[in-house]
Amino acid sequence: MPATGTDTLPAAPMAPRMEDVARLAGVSMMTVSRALRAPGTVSAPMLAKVRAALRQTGYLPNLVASGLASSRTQVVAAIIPLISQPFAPTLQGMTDVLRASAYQLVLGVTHYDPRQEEALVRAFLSRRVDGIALFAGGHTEETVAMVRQSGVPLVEMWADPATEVLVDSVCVSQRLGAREAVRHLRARGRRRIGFIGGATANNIRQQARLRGYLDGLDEAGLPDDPAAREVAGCFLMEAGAEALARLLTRRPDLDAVCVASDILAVGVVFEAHRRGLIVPDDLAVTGFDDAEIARAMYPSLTTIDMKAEEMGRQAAAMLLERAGQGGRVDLAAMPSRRCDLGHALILRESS
Amino acid sequence: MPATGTDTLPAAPMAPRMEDVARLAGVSMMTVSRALRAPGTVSAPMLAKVRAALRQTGYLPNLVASGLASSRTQVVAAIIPLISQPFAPTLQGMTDVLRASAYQLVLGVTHYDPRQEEALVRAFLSRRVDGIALFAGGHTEETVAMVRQSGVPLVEMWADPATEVLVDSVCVSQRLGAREAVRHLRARGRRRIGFIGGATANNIRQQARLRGYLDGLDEAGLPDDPAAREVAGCFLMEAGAEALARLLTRRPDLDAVCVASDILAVGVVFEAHRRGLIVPDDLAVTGFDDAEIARAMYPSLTTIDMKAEEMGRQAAAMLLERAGQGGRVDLAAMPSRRCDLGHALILRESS
DNA sequence: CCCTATCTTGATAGCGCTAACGATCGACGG
DNA sequence: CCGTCGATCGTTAGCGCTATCAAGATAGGG
Repeated sequence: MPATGTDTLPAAPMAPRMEDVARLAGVSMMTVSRALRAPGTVSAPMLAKVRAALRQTGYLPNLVASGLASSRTQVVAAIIPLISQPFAPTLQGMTDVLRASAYQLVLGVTHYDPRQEEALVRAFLSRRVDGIALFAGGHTEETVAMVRQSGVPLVEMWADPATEVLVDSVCVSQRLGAREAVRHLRARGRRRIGFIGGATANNIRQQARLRGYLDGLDEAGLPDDPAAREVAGCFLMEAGAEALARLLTRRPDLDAVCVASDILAVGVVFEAHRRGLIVPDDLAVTGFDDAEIARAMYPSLTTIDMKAEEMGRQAAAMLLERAGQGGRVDLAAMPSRRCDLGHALILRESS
Repeated sequence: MPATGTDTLPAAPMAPRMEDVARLAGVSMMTVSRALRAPGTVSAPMLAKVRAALRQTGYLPNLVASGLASSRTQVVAAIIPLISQPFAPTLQGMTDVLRASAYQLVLGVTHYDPRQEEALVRAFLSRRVDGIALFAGGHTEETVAMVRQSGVPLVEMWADPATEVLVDSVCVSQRLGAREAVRHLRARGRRRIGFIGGATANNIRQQARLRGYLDGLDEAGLPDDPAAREVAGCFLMEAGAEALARLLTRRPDLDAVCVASDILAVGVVFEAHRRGLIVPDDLAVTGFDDAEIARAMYPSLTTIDMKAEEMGRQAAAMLLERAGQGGRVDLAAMPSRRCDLGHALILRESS
């Protein structure tokens, strides 16, 4: 705007409020409020007047005030370990579902640290979010207590069906999936099957996958050789490569590796190439999660599909259902719900 | 709690309010408020009393009410095209900076659709976020108008330094980066250099990278051959693979491809392998963004580092600075700020 | 010793909206 | 023709916090 001098207040062009819309339309504020939130309860002529005034003023409802008055914020929180594969698709699934319901997503990242998770839960409860989706397992006592106390709708994701959860959960068969990977490798004639996974502390997914691997060995009558198992330092491809290097130093005669994450498995395949090993001829590799790269890489990666995006969709849907029923939930009273997405072995070139 | 019957209201265990804390501490609400938000302005004995009462009640401040009263929500919004490489690291950078300042991030995904961006901006303005970070370019007029009108602190990310922006921006040298990739390929003795990029509609990053490629050809005195350029349908590895397939059908004699995205470039390398071409001997490949996989894959990928995570950090920092100065910003009056992160060619095995 | 400057604390008045209930009006059955 | 009911709209009273300013306390200077 052309400077009019600063001798007088610049006549702050305050954003229009609902009252302004109401005055312009010649109706009460409540009618405007209803026209926005429940158009069905307003008569046609009134609605038309309000809509005209809305257009004319360019009114943007103040959802902060709305949230305070109605104690519903139309926001749900997602708390994830990392913004990366395979969690990004879960987030994508959540935003897709939430968008359709005019809900928004606030994001928190824990870096697999239960205390950061606790801090995030506290912050989100302070914001009075209408629901929280977090990853199963690895909660502090305080986290559990706060959630219980507050009664926010809660969904845990990425649990194994056998995992004990707080309330609602969306789970995938992590343990059965790993067992199936081993079965598959056995069926391909592999006998010396190693394992590479991430750290199991605070990570029940990795715990379940390791157990599934052991189940598979057991079932096949193969002994568990701890030296044929290796832990990757973090979920980066390079960590997978390094883990394979260490593993092969100890057990150079492995003919297959069951890897508990596609990201790690990709590193494993690259490292195998680097060493002149042919995948799958010299070394068969199976991954976990069915990340994008599993399908796209060459050789493409046999993996266990964890339905990451669908998990996000389901989690969001469950939260919306609870939130729609009008907010607070008594965790003791409500029957907890569990949505099991199963798993699927996806056969590709790496095995 | 043990069911006491439903004949009477279950005596809702209302979350404690600031008033409850104040009463317990024997002070006024304002003192509690100050103890929380500006401890320095409260005397030591008072502070101690309040802190004790806070612990005892397990009080969680209601940030919705706080936001309404103070018209600062302590939330900033990030609007991104997709939750994937190379944007995930940008998001990560933002959350890391925001966490330190007790701000939260709300997330919006546009799928490269300007109308979805508009809807998200509207929603976030309705929530009275303290700042919005979005991707440069591809805004509707209405989006620009709303942002201007509202005066929210705004940062555009992933711009090219030559791009016209709305207010503040964090940019990287997309065009120069692509030119440097071509220079590098020339220096390696390549003469038939193709190009693969994503759609340029609503995507100024891809536009700038294409221009940089053309700059590079021009500089080297090489003619631009439109048939040596190909557009990938989306940002998936497979789309990169398919694009290379189409490109080689028309120009089988290419000895290098400049690819405007690591995700696509990875697909290109895999497709080359699939066709028995050796990278880089038969075909040199350069990518863009320096995604994790560029470093980890075999052969590792020469690429242009776009400082994705640093970009998120800078964007968040700029927003916090504006927000800290007390909110609303007059876009006409404020001097716009630009943070140029440059770019860096990262030499690896693929070229 | 009084008056002003500085620091703390408290009382008051909203922030912009919605829940809850009351008022109004036309329709309809007895 | 009156009472009742449902549909629609308005009035009132907050939601839980903070901005603002006034009041009291303390300190310092003339």
